[in-house]
Amino acid sequence: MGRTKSGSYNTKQSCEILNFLKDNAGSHFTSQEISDHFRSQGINIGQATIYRRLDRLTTDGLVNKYIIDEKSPACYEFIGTEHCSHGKCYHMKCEQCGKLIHLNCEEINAFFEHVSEEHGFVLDPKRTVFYGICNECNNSES
Amino acid sequence: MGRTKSGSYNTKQSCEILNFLKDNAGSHFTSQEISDHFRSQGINIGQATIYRRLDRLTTDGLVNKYIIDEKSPACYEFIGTEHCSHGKCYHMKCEQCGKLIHLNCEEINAFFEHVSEEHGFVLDPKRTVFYGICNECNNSES
DNA sequence: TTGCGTGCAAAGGTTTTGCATGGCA
DNA sequence: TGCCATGCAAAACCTTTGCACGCAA
Repeated sequence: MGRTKSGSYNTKQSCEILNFLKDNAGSHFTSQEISDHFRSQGINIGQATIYRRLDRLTTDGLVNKYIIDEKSPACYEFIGTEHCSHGKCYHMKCEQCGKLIHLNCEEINAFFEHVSEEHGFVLDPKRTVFYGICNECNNSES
Repeated sequence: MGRTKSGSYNTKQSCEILNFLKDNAGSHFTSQEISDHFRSQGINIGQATIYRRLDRLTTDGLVNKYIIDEKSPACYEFIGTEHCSHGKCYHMKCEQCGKLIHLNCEEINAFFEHVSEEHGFVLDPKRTVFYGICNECNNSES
C-alpha cells in the first residue's frame, strides 16, 4: 500500500490502520474504536502502535485529529491527499452530529491573508478545525 | 465577592479565585497556574477546590474554559458579562512556541458572519482554536 | 445547627514511553 | 544485516471523586 516515506517501513499493521480509515473516509474513530474493530476480526494491534501510527499519519497530513473535549478521547479521520493538501482547505466539525464539512471559499482565503498580514500569524489548515453547529442541527434544534 | 447563588456559600477561597481571574481579565490560566499563584502568596487552595470552583464559574458563565489540545491542561479566563461573552473572541495558538493569542478584530467577526449566513455553520469560539506560527517564530526561523 | 465548601489522597481514563523482540528492505 | 515498527506493561498526566472536617448563613 502506498508510498513509503524515506526511512520508514510498510508493515501489516500500518497498512491495516490506514486502509481502515481510508475505507471509512467521512467517519472518525477513537484509538479505542480502531483497536476494537481489529480485535473483532481476530487481529490484535497494540494500543501504543495505533497511537504511534495515528500520530504519524496526522503529521503526514493523511489523517486529521479532532479533540472534542478533554474528557472524550481524540478522534481520527481520513482526510486524503488530494484537494486538501495544497494548503487552503479548512474543516468545520459539527459538535452535535459530528459531521465534517470542507470549507474552501473566498472569505476563508481572505481571512487567511488578513491574519497573516495584519497579525503576523500564519495559519495551519491541517491543524485548525472550526467547531460549531451545522445548518441541519441548527434547524432541527429549534 | 458579590452575589451568592441560592443554595451556595461565599467562602474565602471562592472569592480569591474569582477575584484573581477578574483582576487578570484578558489572560487565561490553567488550574495549576492558579494554584501556584496562591501558593506563592502563602495561600494554599486544594487543587480539587480550584477545579470545582472553575467548573461552577464556567457553568455560571462568568468564566470561559478553553481546550487547546488534550496534552496541555485546560485554560480558564474571566469573561464576566462583557467583552468576550458575546461570543466573538477567538484564540490563536502558536504551534512552535505555544503562545496563546487573543483574536478579536473586524475580520474575524465578518468571517463569523459569512460562515453563519452562507454556510449555515455557527462557529463556537470556545472550541475553535486557530493553529499556526506566530510572528516572532516566523521571524526567528528564517 | 444545617449543609455546602474544602483538603487530602486515591481513583479514573487517555496517551506516552521504555525496552526487548519481530519484521521490512 | 541494519533499522524501524511492534507489543506489552508501566509511567505520566490532568481531572474527578470519596470522605471527613470546617465554615458560612
